[in-house]
Amino acid sequence: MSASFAIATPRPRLELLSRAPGPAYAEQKLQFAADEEIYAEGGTAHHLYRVVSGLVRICGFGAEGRRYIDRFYRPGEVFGLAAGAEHEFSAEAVTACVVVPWRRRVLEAEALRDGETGRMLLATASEAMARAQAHARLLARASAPQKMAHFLLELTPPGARELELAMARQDIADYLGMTIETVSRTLCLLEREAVIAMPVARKIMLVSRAALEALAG
Amino acid sequence: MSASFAIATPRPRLELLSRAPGPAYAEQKLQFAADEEIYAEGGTAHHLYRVVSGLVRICGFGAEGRRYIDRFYRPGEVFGLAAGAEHEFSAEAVTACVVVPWRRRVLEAEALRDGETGRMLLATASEAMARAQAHARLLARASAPQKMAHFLLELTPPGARELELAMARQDIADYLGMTIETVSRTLCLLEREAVIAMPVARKIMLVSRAALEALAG
DNA sequence: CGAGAGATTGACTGCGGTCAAAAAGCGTGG
DNA sequence: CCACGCTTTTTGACCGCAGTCAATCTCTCG
Repeated sequence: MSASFAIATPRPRLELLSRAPGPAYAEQKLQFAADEEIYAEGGTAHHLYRVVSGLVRICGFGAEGRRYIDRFYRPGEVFGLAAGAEHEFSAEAVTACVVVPWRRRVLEAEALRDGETGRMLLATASEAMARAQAHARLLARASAPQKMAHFLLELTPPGARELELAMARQDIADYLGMTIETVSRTLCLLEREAVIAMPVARKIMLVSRAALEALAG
Repeated sequence: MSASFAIATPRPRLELLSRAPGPAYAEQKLQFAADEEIYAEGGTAHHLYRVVSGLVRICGFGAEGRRYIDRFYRPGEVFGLAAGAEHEFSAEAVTACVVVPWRRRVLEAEALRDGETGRMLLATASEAMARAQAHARLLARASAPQKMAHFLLELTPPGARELELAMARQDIADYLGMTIETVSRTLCLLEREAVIAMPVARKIMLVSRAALEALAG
């Protein structure tokens, strides 16, 4: 949508990366503007990525234009792992962000020799599996308020009392399998019940974490 | 999609299990009767299992008695992988079944030395991740007929025209995030529209696979 | 300060859930 | 083999949550 950003932001140059041999692969950083695509659904899964800064969404697009967001990745997390040769989902920058790519083939070759690399890959895959399972369970069984409570708790570090939402209502809706209207209504409901407060749309204060946790079950 | 990970299946090294301390698990087969528990939600994840025969369901139980089924495992598939120390879900026999257990610690220790074992574990985890993601996407966005179409196609090998359902309506409902009533209604709807035929409740004939695929999207 | 995207609110609809009852299997024992 | 009883599945009537369509409001940014 924002074509204006494309001028200001240097295009990510993956081809540089593929020529980078040896350990140098890990030092390359790629920048993306908000809403820019990192990789596409159906594209060959050449790389894994670690988020350095910003927020990334993993998403797929349905026939009738409906979008589904599988997960958000925050700084420090690793995304891009695929079961087959191709990505089942796209990756996009939610906000401007910086990521470090690794070549999949290099990692996998390394894993065959070095147990620690394999261990890291397995841990990444297992965590992604567990997350996806928990997400599916939520989508299958939870009501709108329950989904929202889960979502807010997922984003709030333990102890924190407030929360900046980096993503739009539409992102939240597509992540929770609802519509923007229901997202909005549910947030307002939680505010009316004094579970949260919203000084502005993108800022959430957890008035009662206990109530949220009770809701989430 | 299920058969694509041949890496996980061919001759997983049983001999390393005979070197395991304690009871020799190598050739050990475990039998379970229908509805028997294989392992429990919250229990320590000591083993992985390969299904030899029968059908296994991975499921969790909600506060209000609602059950959620994450996935079914059929002969040849490997289940029981956990991200943390404990299982997030229970495993139960849907029908009478036979499984072969491996010790997790032995496998993981082996993976540190032997790249092939690590590769197998990674393939298993990646496939489970992709499946869970696809499941979540379905639950988030699909209507009841779409879910049912997906489910039937998932269970039907390419080319097959008929299908024995090993699981009850309740299992299908808990897998697709619906109720038994809606499962029943949806199947009857598909039958009325001549997409499938049901001579008896547990036997499905795919009258028009094309129509099913169109529905599934 | 104005324009446009993003968010909220309202009215209405419809899909799937709930409650209830009937029908169809299915195994067991007389 | 049939009768019986229990479980599973189907069917029906009704309801409510979340989706849809549409209008309004509120930020943000230029």
